[in-house]
Amino acid sequence: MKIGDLAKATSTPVETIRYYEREGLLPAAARTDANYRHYSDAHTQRLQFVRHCRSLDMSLDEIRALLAFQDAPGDNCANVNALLDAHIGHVAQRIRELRALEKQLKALRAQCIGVLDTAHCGILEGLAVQSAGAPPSGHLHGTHRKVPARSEG
Amino acid sequence: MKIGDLAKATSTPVETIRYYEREGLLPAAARTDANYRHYSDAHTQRLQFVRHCRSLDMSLDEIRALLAFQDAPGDNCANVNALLDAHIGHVAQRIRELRALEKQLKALRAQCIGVLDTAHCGILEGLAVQSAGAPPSGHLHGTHRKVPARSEG
DNA sequence: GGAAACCCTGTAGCCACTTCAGGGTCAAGC
DNA sequence: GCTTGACCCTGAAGTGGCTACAGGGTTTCC
Repeated sequence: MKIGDLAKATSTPVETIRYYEREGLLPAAARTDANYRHYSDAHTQRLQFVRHCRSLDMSLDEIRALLAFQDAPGDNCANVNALLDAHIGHVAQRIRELRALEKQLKALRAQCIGVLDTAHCGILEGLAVQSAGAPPSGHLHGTHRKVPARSEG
Repeated sequence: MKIGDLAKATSTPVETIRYYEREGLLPAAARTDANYRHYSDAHTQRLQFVRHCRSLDMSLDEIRALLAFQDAPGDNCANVNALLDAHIGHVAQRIRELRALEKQLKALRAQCIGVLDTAHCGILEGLAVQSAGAPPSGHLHGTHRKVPARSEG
């Protein structure tokens, strides 16, 4: 199986497969005489695992950890549970943040009640004041994100 | 006002202020003889506007657009409404995605029912199969994200 | 045997910053 | 006057998870 075939089989861009190999998520493939990568079904299964994890928005680090658990079949799987629980926690946290955000945005949107020009637009006025309730603790990006260090409090 | 004072006044890291200047979100500051940036209250207000928008998870492009509306006070503010509506749409969409994700993750978590070792862990088994219902349309990152091009269907 | 489709490596770009290296400036204390 | 430390400057590189491109080599089909 060449890389293009694996790409089709797993609905993964070719570049992404090479990227996963560089990142150590897939073992280095065997090579043909022409230096083409050559894959087996084991690779396909591993890649499917990775892609499924990614579709669940896990970070590559989390996936690396799961793969390590998979490669140590005797181990207690409590670690797997813990990792998944933590990930579910991240997602739930993010949903809470986004719901609060949606509420704020809708309140802001309601400030513009059929006014006509930007000089008197309630939305722009609302944005000009300091955000009081907004948590300064890293403004909700991906499910995974380091909280950025803040220089001043 | 030096950059450190502005940083304190707006709870913004100094580096971020310089970054916003480079990105054109803040006008270039006046300079002292020693080449230090010197700020006025107008800068403080502009930066507060930007930070408030960022706390609402708007992209820098969206903020640039809002600033342009602000700088054209005679314009009809329908554009402001439209931008905000679009942003609310992004956030709502992301919440829907994350809720579906949370559901999937909880179902997966339920697969491990007190089993003992990773070789027979229902979670790892669940992750090994292809994700059927997972939307391949760019796996939910930030509120803003280009949908990545996919090579194969 | 020639063209299209595939493969390779390596590098740069995306976003909104953060961090670091390597310096210059300033205010206070001795 | 000289040192110490806090502040300021620029420019470049790093973050995550890819994507895209440049510039080549190989295979496959007609």
